[in-house]
This record gives sequence, C-alpha cells and structure tokens, in this order.
Amino acid sequence: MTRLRLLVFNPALSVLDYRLPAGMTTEIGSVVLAPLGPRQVLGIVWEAERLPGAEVPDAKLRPILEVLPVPPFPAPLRRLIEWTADYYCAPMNGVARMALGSMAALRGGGSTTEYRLSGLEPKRMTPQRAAALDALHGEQASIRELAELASVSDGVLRGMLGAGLLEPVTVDLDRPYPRARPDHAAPDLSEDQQAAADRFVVAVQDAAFAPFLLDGVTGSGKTECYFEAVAEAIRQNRQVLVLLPEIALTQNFLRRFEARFGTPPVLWHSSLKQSERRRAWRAIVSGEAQVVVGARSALFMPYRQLGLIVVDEAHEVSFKQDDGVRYNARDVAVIRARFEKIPVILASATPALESLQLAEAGVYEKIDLPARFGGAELPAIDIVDLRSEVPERGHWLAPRLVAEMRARLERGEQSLLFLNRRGYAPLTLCRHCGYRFQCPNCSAWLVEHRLSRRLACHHCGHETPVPEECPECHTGDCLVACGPGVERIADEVAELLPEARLALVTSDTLNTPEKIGAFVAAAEGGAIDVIIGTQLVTKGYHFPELTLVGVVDADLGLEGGDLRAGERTYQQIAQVAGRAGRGEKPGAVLIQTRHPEAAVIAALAAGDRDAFYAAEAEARKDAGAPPFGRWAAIIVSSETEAEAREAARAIGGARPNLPDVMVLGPAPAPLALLRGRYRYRLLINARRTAQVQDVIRDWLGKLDFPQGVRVAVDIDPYSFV
DNA sequence: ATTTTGGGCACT
DNA sequence: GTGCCCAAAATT
Repeated sequence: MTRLRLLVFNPALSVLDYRLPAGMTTEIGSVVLAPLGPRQVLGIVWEAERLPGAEVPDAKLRPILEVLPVPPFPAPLRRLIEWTADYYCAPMNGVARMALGSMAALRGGGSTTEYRLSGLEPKRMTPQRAAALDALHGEQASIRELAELASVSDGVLRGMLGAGLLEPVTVDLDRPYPRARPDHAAPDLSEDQQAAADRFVVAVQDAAFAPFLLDGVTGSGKTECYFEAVAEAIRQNRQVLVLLPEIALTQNFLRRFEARFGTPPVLWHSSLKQSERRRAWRAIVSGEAQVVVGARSALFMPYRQLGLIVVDEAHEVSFKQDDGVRYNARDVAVIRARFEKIPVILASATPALESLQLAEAGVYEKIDLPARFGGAELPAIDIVDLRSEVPERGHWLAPRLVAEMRARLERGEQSLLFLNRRGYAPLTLCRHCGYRFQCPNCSAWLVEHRLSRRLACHHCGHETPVPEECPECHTGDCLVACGPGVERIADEVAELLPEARLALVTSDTLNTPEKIGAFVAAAEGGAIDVIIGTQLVTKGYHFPELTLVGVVDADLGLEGGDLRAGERTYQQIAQVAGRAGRGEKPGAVLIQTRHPEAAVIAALAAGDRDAFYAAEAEARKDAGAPPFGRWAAIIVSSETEAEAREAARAIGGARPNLPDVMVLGPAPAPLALLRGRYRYRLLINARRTAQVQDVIRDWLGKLDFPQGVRVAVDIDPYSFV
C-alpha cells in the first residue's frame, strides 16, 4: 500500500496521511482531492517528516479521491511555502492557498458563457435597468459579476437577458495570450541605463540567484532598464514576474510595456473576473504566460519556469499584506528568487532603509541611475512655514503657494497639490452640542464625502448619508466640517482660481481603468490646470507641463508615532516632488509644514537624501528598529472588549524572560475597535540575532484561548494601528 | 473550519 | 426517555 503525506487545505490541520488507490499515480507536489470527515478538501503531496511514534495506523487511512490535472508544485515553490509559514508564523496551508486558483482553474479546459450589453434599446425602462445600462458599458462577465458591478440584483439582469438587452458570449477559458516579442521595439537608453540593463541581461543569462537594488532618481527610466532583463528572459523562454504596488494604477506601465513588447502582459490582481482569473492561472501554471504583472498575490503562483522577478516601487508599503498571512512581498520575492536560483530586481527612487542597508552590506548588488532621462533637472524644493505664512481663515493654502499656482495658470503650465486624505473633511461635529460622528464598528471618525453626500469610515466601509440635523441634540443646520480633505482643497482652489480647470484624483473619483485613462489623456493634452490628489498622484505619471507641486500638509504622516513615519513621509514627498519638471521646463516644489526643523523636512528641503537616510538610520539604531533590531506584534481581538483584554493579559502574563527580547504591552491597539472587533496589542522588540519566531511560537503555543478570540502575529510590522 | 459527539439540563 | 443547547473532540 502506498502512503501519501498531504498538506491539506484546512486551517486547523497541516499534514495528514492518506492512501493512494490502485490505478492513480502522484508525485511530490501533486494537487489532489481528498476526503476529510464528511467533506472534500484540496491537498498537496508533501515530503514532510512525521514525528516518530506519531504514525497513523494503515487501517485509518482513507484513499484520495482524485489527482487534479495540473503540474505538481515544484520544489522551489514548496520550499517557499515552508519558509514563508515559518518566518511569518503562519499556517502552511494558508500560504499554500495563495498559490492555488479556483477549483475550476484546477480542472481546466472547457468554455463558459459571459454576457454583455447587446446595444438594443429597452422597451421598458426601470431605474435599475438604467443603472445597469450605464454601469455595464464595455463590460463582459458572468451575470453575477455584472450584477455586482452595476449594484443591482441579478434578477434585474436576467430580466434584461430575457428582453434581449444582454447577449450571451461563449468564452474559451484556455484561449492563448498573444506572444510578447523581446525585440519588438528597440530601446532608447542613456549610457547609465544601458550599463544597468547590460548587467541585468547577464544576470538573467547566468540563471543564478542574484538580488539587485536598482536605485534611480524619479524620472531616470528604471522601467526601461529592467525591460531589457525581461526581454532576455523571454528570449530564454523563461517566465517573468513583475510586482507592482497598486495594480489598479498600471495604465501607464501597460502602455510602456506594450510599446516595448508589442502586446500587453498577463495581469494578475484581486479584481480580475472569474474567467480572467482562471485563464491567467492556467497560463501561469502551464508556462504559457511569459510576463505576469501583478499585485503581491501574484508572488505565490506556481510558475512553470520562472527566470526573473522584478519588484517595482519596492519601497511601497502596500507590498506588506496586513490580513490573513501577514507577509512582505518585497522580502518574500527575494527569498523566492533564492529558491528558484534566479535574479531579482528591487527598483525604487526612495528605497527602504532595510534595502539600502543590505546593499551596503554587499548582500544586494546596487545599481545606480543618478540622473533623469533626457537631461531633465530634479525640481527645486522650498519650504512654506505655516506658522509664519498663514493661510486665510478657513483655508489651507498659504498665499505663496496660491501665487505660484496662479503664475503657472497664467503661463499655461500645470500644478499638482498633494494631500493624503480622501473626502471633504476628516471630522464632522455639531456646533451646538459638540457631538462628533464616529464609526459604530471602529474607533475612528466618519469622513465626510461631499461628492457622494455621505459620511464614511475609511477602515471598515461603513457609510451613512449626511443627516439634516444633529442626531444628539436634533438642532438643524449645525454641523461643521473640521480639517481638510482633497475635496475641500479642490473647493478652495475653485474659489481662488475660478478659471482653472481642476482634476480631483482619488480612489473615489478614479476607480476604473477608463476613468484613469481619461484623466491621463486630459492631463497630457493640457485640458487640466490643477491636479488635486491623494497617494494616487505620487507615482507613475509623466506630465511634461507639470512644473509645480504643492504638498498641502507635510506633517500629516508624521503624527501617530508610527515607527516608519519618517521614512514614509520622506518617500511620499520625494515621489510626488518627482512629478514636477519632467519635461523641458524646470519644476518647483513647495512643502507646507509647521515643523520645518524636523529631520525629514529639512533633508527634503536641502535635497539631501543621504542626510535623511543617515538621520533615519541613527534614530532606528537608538530604537532598536529594523535593520538594527527586529520588531514583531501580537494582535489580540474579540467582539467583546473584556474577552480581548483578558486574552491579552494572559499573553502578557506568559511573556518570556529573555535578555535579547523585550515585550511592550499589552495595551489597547491604536485602533482599539476595528470592524467591530476590540483589539489589544503587544509589541516585541528583539536583537537581530534573537530567534523571535521561535520565541513567539513557544510562548503562544502554551496558551489556550476561548473561541471568538483571534491572535495574530505580525513579523516586521508596517502598520502600527 | 466544519462536523460530530457527548454532557448537562429541563421537560414529559 | 427525549429534545435542546453548548462545549469539546476529531478530521488521516
């Protein structure tokens, strides 16, 4: 009888033994379907060791049901899953799950029916039908997904199908992608770029583990450089994974990719339609997908033959996943490259201190692009001290910034205002009784969104219409908005520069590829004078007429005592500043602040990147923070406050007493209530040499918690809320 | 996580 | 004895 050891996809279990029935064959890594109690689970044939004496008797083994028709998980991927589970204190099956597509993708083949608007005029119009007709332009998906997109029930769409307003389309699930051509368009590279590209090409040819830090100023053309490595991998018939931070905002990247390779890459991100996801996964597994561009979730896919990984904007915090398995895709990408024995390129204009440190230590090979492409100059940066240059009452833009914007408007140039705060105002209160609108599920204020006339929680998605009167004292017309969001700044600009054409760029207004495309076209075509935006505008855009960047509130990111606040502020402002003066005309940046003396602000003003990193390194050394020490967090949550507090207290009471590990807390987490769960937190600060994961596993392994209490471990945390 | 099992308890 | 609720155990 043949025994099989399976990594089963059940959160409470890891490896179970099964029997291989006669007539079936598997190898290590095969994906199989197995019985578990009365249910069926997926499993992967694993080579894990069992503790001696823990052998399960033959009689207890049940036969597996089916071997799924996909190639087995290769050894490097299995090692990656083990490494990730071990390093991040996560269950192995949780990590392995990230490598699997849907059940349908595993079975493969066949076709499905999708639906799209037929273009027919409706005989009977209802509000729901009107909404669907409006929302579904150019969309093609299953009825269910279309209903989701249009925010109507699927009954409405079935009715429309019956009335001929929707037409069915048969889709081949495995239809091939067009081939990328490595020599489609010859690159036009500067000397520096060419040198970097040549180094990458050699590394791809060597097919050995080689981590690179591509450190190039904004506008230096990092993408064009690593495209040459991508081209070489395609020539070698090996797959490439390019990780981007916000896959929704890759229009610009896709355009450049298509210009270079003649076809778009294979996309992988969370908002793919079911059939798209299935098709992409099959192509990745079979090796047909040559270049996969994806968000962090693309990292664990079972590539057939990976030849190169690129992490673009590698400093971005969104590479850190903060729910489920809490991993950092930037770091795991390097580990994957090590197991796969391939090069990995981390590209950034503002690398994380950890990455710079590893480059200095010689672990990463550092490749510099010190100059902007085409000889453009980096912008001049100036500080506006809000304590002496005071905006008008009820306004947030200092007179000098407004004057500079007006000058740009008169010259026909563009300005960009950056404020990392969505909505109109972050807090609404009653002038009469002082009532403040708070989220019922989170300890956070509700943010007023004037465009949608709603109050919204940015943590859990709770929304309510803005009421006419105060819910507490029932006084009418008494609500005041406190503080600025981008919508309010847009109002202010409209008031001060009434003739200016404005574009508001936030995830609320630019939420589809079409809208992003329209914005980019308008901005490039000179149809926009002032862009007001959040995060979204800090990266990727190249507007030649953009010559002024205003940072509305540089101090915003420094509040809250986050360990990486300084670095993040530096990166954000340096990135948004990098949007200015990318064409022939020089750019200028004005940073509004109340703390011009802060190290971050001073370094930005002086244009002295090294000074910032030196100061930041010093501060981190003192705090025992990465890369000089290590942090971990234990987050305890429950729907009842007392239960969470009690569990946290129990963890605190069992804390290890070790010389190289310091435990802080438990204390209520900064966001003490999040999505209806009360949260407590312990912070662990350890020397670099300490085996923090082992300590935490021992520590928590001894404890039992009531069901309803969740205990999450966050290794190398980014978010401190 | 999900399902099954079993103990304690009220009620017939 | 029977039904019901909830906690604990098992899942190969």
